[in-house]
Amino acid sequence: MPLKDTGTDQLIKAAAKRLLFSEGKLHATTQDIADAAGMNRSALHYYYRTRDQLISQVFQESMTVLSLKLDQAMLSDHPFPKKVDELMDIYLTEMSEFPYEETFMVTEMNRAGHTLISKIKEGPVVSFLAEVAAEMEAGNIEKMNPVHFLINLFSLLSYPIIMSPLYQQFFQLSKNDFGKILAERKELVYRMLFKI
Amino acid sequence: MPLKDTGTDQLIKAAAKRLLFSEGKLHATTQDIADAAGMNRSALHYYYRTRDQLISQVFQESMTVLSLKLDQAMLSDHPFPKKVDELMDIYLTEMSEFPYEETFMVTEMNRAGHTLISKIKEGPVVSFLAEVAAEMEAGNIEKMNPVHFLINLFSLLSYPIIMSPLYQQFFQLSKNDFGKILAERKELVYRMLFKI
DNA sequence: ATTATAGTCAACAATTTTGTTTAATAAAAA
DNA sequence: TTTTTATTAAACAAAATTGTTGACTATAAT
Repeated sequence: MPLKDTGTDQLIKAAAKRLLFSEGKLHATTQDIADAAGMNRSALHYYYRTRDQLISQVFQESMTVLSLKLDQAMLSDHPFPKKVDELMDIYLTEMSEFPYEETFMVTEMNRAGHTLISKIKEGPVVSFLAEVAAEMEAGNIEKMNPVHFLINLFSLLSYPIIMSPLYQQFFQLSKNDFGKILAERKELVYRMLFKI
Repeated sequence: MPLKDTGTDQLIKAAAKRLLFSEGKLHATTQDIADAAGMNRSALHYYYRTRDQLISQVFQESMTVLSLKLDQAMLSDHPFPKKVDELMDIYLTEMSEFPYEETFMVTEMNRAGHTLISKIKEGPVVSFLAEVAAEMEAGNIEKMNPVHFLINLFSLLSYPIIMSPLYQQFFQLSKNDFGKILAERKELVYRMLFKI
């Protein structure tokens, strides 16, 4: 609502996004967010009347930006393997910076109902799935419901990042060592996906 | 602490577990839990002085029970493929009933620090990883750091269940149709893991 | 029968979190 | 210069959440 754009509201959103999506502090209060943004709590309310408004703003924008990037990759005119490679890069970049983005979305849906993401439209996913199906026909990927291909892709990349704190303990690895494992995964996942 | 065991505290823990782990209401209040357990909020405090005590009790017990089951599967003297099959069954059963168990653990760690799970000891994981390595040597699995084998297993099974609300929207599938997709995955994942 | 224990309930107090308001400041616009 | 606008700060009110207490019931043990 402010007439001059001084970027303060962007700062607030960035702080909220960092707390919620990067640090996984899903219980962050308005005070926490204000602190993280280095300002008074009333500044938050100046820009967003309520906490929920701020949250859902962050939610919506992140959603839009990410799905735009993914759409772009899916629609590019590169050959299929290159396209998958791009998709993985985009997704990995996002997940590395904001590991808890998806977790937040799901838990938020469980809290506030599915209204928040109702505006997702399939868009390029359908045409991409058709491409996947074609690759399967051509014998480059094992035949299955093409949806599985995308689910596998996202699962193999995302889950280990999300669960990283848990798995470091489980495997008794240092943060550093587990980081090395994660770094190996892009190559490994790519090979898995195209194995016949 | 009660001398007679009338099962009331079990009831409370079960309600909490259902809310947190099954329904993904990670923000559940003591009131929410009391309601779900069909009793007064003070009954909670009768058994657990504070909310945190209840939560960490639920946390610990779930953790112990699950890792016990997994350990058992990993230590069984079945041949390797059968062993993996059991592991998948156990894991799938748990995740189907409590999809948000792992999510909760991670977010709880981000909130309260890693103290909660510090008592995990590697136990049978190490010997199982050695078995995986042996299978790789024998040429039954593609060679890689054996840790990846387990990460892949858990990722491919767990992630789609956790993200189910999100992916139903993303793929524009009904709850029912997405359920069918999920049901196909055990077979599919098994094949992926052993593909050379 | 008396006593200890399990369990429930309602009321209360303390704390946290949220949202509002009002006043003050500073800078840009008219 | 006057006026608007962005921004901050402090204080306040309202709500939500948590934790405590004491009274009350029922049951099993002594």
